[in-house]
Parts: sequence; C-alpha cells; structure tokens
Amino acid sequence: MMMVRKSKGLGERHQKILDFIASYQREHKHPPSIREIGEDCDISSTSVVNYYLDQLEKSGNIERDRKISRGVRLTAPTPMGDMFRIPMVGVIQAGEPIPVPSNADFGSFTPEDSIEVAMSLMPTKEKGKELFALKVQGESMIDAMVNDGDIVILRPTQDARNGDMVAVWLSDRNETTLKFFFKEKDKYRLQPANPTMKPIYIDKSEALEIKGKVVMVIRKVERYN
Amino acid sequence: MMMVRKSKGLGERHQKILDFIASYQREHKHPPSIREIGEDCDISSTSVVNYYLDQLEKSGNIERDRKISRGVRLTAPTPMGDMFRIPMVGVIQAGEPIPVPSNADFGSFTPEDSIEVAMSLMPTKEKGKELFALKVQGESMIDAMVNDGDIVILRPTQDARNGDMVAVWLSDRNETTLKFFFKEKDKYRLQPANPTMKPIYIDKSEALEIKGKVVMVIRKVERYN
DNA sequence: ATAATACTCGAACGCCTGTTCTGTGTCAAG
DNA sequence: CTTGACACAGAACAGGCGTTCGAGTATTAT
Repeated sequence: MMMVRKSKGLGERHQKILDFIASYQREHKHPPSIREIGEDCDISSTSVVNYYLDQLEKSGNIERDRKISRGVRLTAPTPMGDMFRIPMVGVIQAGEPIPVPSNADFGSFTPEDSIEVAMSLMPTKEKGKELFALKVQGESMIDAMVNDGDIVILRPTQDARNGDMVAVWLSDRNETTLKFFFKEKDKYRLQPANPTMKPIYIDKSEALEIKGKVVMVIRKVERYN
Repeated sequence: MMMVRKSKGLGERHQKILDFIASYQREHKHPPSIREIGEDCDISSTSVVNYYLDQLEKSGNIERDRKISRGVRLTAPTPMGDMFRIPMVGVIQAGEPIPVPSNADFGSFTPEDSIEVAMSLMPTKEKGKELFALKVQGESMIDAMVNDGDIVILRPTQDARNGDMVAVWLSDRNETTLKFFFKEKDKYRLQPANPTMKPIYIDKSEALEIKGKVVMVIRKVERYN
C-alpha cells in the first residue's frame, strides 16, 4: 500500500511559493530572489527553495533562467509583455488614398498614436511584421463589413494572393476600398466581404494599386463616454 | 551662437540602449544587465552605461530598481500587465441561445479558451468588468456588420440604454441577434448596424431577452496559415 | 585662452545571488 | 532493522552585478 504524503502534484509549500512570486512580481515589477522567497515562505535554506523551484519547473508552473539573478517567472499567469504596438498612421475612407507609412516611420512610433494588440490575437506569424493601423472614416466600407470608426490593421504589401482581404486604391475611379482579392483570367475580381453583395470586376488594364493586406479589424462599440 | 551636440533630448546612444533593452527583454524574458548593455552598445565601461541609464531614468524613458540585478525596465513601451483576459465561453449563432457564463465561471478561466485584449483598446471603464467573448458562427449576423468567425466581446446585462448594441434572444422567434437597441413608445426598435438595412420592431408584449451589451468586435482576417 | 560641461575609460569594492555539498530527521517499504 | 526516497538546514564558494572613484579627453561657452 502506498500513501502519498501530499495530495498530488502541488503541495501547500509549492502553492505558497507560486503565490508569493506572483504578488512580488506585481509589487516590484521584477521576480524575487531565492532568498526572498525563502524568507516569505519560512524556508531558512536557499537550497530548499531551490529544491522546490526545481520541482515547480519540472511541473511546468515556472520558468527559470539559471545562473541569472531573479530568473524565476510564472508561466501561465504571465504571458504578459506579449503585446504588439501598432502605429495608427491615419484614416481610410473612400475618397482618399491610403496613407502607407514609410519604413522609417515604424521606428519612431508615438505611443499616443498607436494601439496595442495582444500577440495571442495575432494571426499566425503576422507577429514581428511591420503593421500599421487605420481608422475607418465614413460608411463607405460597409460592403466590407467595416463600419465607421472601426480600426483596420494591415500589413503593407504590393501583391496579394487569392482570397486575401486587401486595401486597394483604384486610381481610375479615384477610390479606396477594402475587398477580397481574386485574380481571374483577364481581370481582377474584388469580392465584398458581405456575402449578400456582388463583386466588382477590374480589368487588368485598369490601375489597381494594392496597398496592404488586411490582418485584423477591431470595432469598439463604445458610445458617448 | 549655440549648437547642440545631439539633436534634442535623446541622442543616438540613448536610443540604441532603449532599443537593446526592448529586444533583450523580448528575447530573454528579463532585462539585461549593465554590462550586457555596454557590450551591445559598444560601451566599454559600466560606469558609462550607468551614466546613460541615469539620464534615461530622469527623462522618464526607463525605470530602475537600484541595487537590484537587471533592475532596468522600459516605461513607455511596456505598460504591460495591462491586458485583459476574457473567457471565450462559446459561439453565437442565429438559431441558438446565447451562452452567458455564470459569475462563478469568471474565476476559473482556462487560458486556452480565452483571449487577451490590451486595456488601452477597451472602451472607457469597461475595464475591470466581467466580460465574456463569443465566436460568431454562421453568417446570420451580417446585418450587424459581424461576419462568420468574428469575435464579439460582451458585458452581461439585462437592460440596455438607447443606442447600445445588444445581443438579444427573441424567444418568440427562436432567434439570436445583434442589434442596436432603441426603446420607443409601444415597442422596441432593433436597428441593424448596417445602415442600408431596415430595423425590425418588437412589440413590448413579445419576449425580448437582452443577454449582453456588445463592447467590441474583433475580426481576424487570417487565411489558411 | 580658459573654464565649464559632456562624455569616456578602467579598475576596484562589496554585496547579492545561484549553486553545491554535507549532514539530519522522518517515514514507508522490504 | 535496514534501506532509501523525501524534506530540510546550514555553510561555503564563486561569479554576477550595481556602485563608486579617480582620471582623461572632447566640445562648448565666456
């Protein structure tokens, strides 16, 4: 017959250490040292703290940077810092060209004119790319299911694959629009996102400038606050 | 005549240090040491790094925990921890009721079934509230400018003010819908977000269950990645 | 020119911290 | 009883790290 001393994987000691790391991190903005953990959890020896820390690492509750001071960090509750800052470079509306930022602009973003998006929300490996955001002005994009005030996040590009939602400038028509892009035999098909609406066709002779690929749309439904 | 050596507040050296701290933090999950900064920025003396760090602290670009190893952290680009974790409790579609989570559910969110939203994106003081997210299934919400696959974030509530976008369950019609809510003299007007579409009117005798107020809509336009 | 300021270097000091090793007591299995 | 895994203490070691000081050089103002 075999009896376990502590119920299962995590004993009371483990939990207390976990809690302490979390609260310490919140308060000090950086992780505690082994000795600080020991002090709080009434462990007089650093080796014992190390002992538990090893277990917590094996069980996946924490990560450790060995040899490095205060190299403990919680795994689960702290995926933080994983936010993406995207510069808000202007507005997008039917009658105006799309303001695509130059590469130089990406370095000097102004915190006020940018939005933050959690990385976990980002489509796969769109992360790390140069993205920019535009605020939709007017109701000219409703056929793309994008409303006035919405924020569209795009990645600058000149070409698109079939099925991509792109922002295009139709210089012949002097118009900016958001559509799904399909290249067909002798023309381009620009399909509205709203399935009840019909596509428009652009002859390949017509000027069609793809400005970017839409990565995300964010709609804040706040009202007079 | 007065010439400034470096353009304004931040010189090239300052900027490089700032950039390095940011990239190091991303890669190592913890801040660099003074010596590591010096190595990267071609500064041979730790005192010089300290010299610049002091300036960056005074100018408010970084925060320092003196005496503590790797106690540098960016202030501006790292308002981190300011993310909101919202439980994804299910799907919303025309033919199905809305799964509103019980209060107890909010505590035990599963990281996998939740999304993170930067607080700066949140409508004013929606922060700290109990919010939940639903994934839109089907194209039945297109009249609300919400497409298949979109994520709607709502705040549970039973009543709405005029102009709020609400998620309602019309039990008489056995239908879930997202509409702008207006209370009129003898009936409710449910206005589609798409301005080209007509509102529907619900008599006050009909059952109209408001399940929540829409706070945000997020559309990820990723395609087969 | 001269002085003040900004910037840079190198080295040494000393604390902080993670690591490791030895030793003790408990408890259950053989 | 012996064995061994487990939980813990204490001490010592070695390296990492922030701090400080003394000194030198360039740039700018007076």
